[in-house]
Amino acid sequence: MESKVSLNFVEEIVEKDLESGKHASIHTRFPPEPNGFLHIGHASSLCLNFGLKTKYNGKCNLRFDDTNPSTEETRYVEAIKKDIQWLGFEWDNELYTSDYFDQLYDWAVVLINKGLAYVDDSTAEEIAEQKGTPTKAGTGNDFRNRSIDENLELFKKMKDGVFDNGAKVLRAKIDMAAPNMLMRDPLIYRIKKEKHHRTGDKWNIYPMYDFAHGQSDSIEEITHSVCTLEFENHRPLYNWFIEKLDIFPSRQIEFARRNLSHTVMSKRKLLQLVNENHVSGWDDPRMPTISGYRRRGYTAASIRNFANEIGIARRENIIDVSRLEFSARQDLNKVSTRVMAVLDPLKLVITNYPKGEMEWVELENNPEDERKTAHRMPFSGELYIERADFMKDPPKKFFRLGPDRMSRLKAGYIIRCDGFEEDENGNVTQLNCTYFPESKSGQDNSGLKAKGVLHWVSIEHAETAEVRLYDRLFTDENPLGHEDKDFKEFINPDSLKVVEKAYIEPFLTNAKEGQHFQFLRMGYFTKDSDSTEDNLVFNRTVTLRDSWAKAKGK
RNA sequence: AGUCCUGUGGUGUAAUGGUGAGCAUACAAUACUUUGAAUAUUGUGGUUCAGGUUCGAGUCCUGACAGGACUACCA
Repeated sequence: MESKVSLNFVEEIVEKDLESGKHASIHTRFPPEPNGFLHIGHASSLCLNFGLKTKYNGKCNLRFDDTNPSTEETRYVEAIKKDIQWLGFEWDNELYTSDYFDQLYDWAVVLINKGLAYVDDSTAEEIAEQKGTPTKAGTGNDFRNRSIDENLELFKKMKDGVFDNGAKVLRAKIDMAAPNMLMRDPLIYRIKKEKHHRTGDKWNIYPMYDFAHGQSDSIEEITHSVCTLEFENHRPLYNWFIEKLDIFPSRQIEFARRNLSHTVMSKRKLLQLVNENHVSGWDDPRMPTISGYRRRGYTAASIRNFANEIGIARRENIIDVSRLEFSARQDLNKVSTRVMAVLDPLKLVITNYPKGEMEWVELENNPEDERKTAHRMPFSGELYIERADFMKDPPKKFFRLGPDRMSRLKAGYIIRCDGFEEDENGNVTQLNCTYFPESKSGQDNSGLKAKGVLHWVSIEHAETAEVRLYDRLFTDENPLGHEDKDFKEFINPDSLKVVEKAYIEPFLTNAKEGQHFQFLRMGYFTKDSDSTEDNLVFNRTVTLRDSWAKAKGK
């Protein structure tokens, strides 16, 4: 027997429905509107819907909710499909709400025939006015009492393009005094003479979300229709249509959308960042989009793990972005090839190393990997090390180089710093060191000990690359949480730092896009798509944990 | 103000009236370490409040308080 693991509240509902025999099997769906790219919040929905499919041996459709031709584009459809596949999910059917436009039209006619829908000639303003407020009941108008025949005729004319945009709408006839404002005769069809990305010019009218989503669920016999909390108030309407139309009773279940700290998640806001060039595009490595994270170097597994770890519930939340970074490190640690690169170089000369000589040393590819493979890197008497790895006057707790201090060059030798040179401004320009030949990595019988271990590259053999270092896009944990301030005021001016000329070991010139590297002691990196033949570009996915930096900051 | 929803360590999430409120992360410390990484061990820290029901309440009831959704021809 498997041990009882706790279920999330959706799984509980599913298990109950399966046990009671309400459903023999389950069917979920992932229903994005193709008006933008998928973001990390969608990953939770994806993991939930496809996770249910897998766990309970059911099915999950991909359905594009394309009922608003003004905002939807085929390029978004393609981007969304690519992201879902990259994350590792397989849908059973690729469907479109627009496939159901004929059926939806017929159902609207059914409602009219039942006296449950009417054509309203009022303007948008009049309708809003008559709708009342949350605390004040709405009032009806005379159009509410149109005859069935007249409604039928007018609705057909709406479809046939007789009327202009905004001239008329079709509304469900429910209750203008309902406490739930969505039940105050909601609009179900509007005239929109626009070209649709799939149906072209066929339609002059398009169904509203409420008259399309639930019905699409029914058509596909979706058993559990999971959506976010903002649709909670729509559920009575969702159920009203099912009842009046007497169609397959899909059940809507809401959960709280996952919010990440230091970013924004709504597609509208993300589109704004793209359009106003605050970022380079939907796949800018600073964006919380799936494509942004992919380009930045996150693995699909790390995103899935993150989504599964944070779980789902019905309460509001802001998940600290460090949680996502943890997931990234956890997976990257297992799959990244270790290499050396110096981002802020300081020249180091080994005075007792044979002039003009070099040798190859071995650097293990990944200490976590049982196979224990390695690659070779060139070592010589003139190296670059990281500027931060030397201090003229180091504190006791500093493990790295300083006058008369020893450190190990990773995969190489232990060295001692004998002295340094500086310019007239006191900037250190060169370190002069001696090395201990018998201390070579793997065959060390020097008896020497060095606490610090430094990464390095051989100056003569190093190649160069551009390195992009990313920080959070917003300085505020919750950029949307300030009533008096626009979220863009919190954009982090230092979210991208470019190192034009970093020195990399030659092995890295063979890097391929999609490969993951750990630049030893510097973090995880991946090759960016901006790379060209003679200009390699690397993105830093995430830094390593750095307890020294933390201790130093105190 | 009306209807609906939600309050569990800093954060996220479990506990389905019954053990000392669990897990993860974050934070702190120690060990180990040829990455100040990883790993291992340990520690700090929580049920919004007030009543009520019950042998027993994080869980059920009532009220308060706090937060959120709803007044788009968007989804």
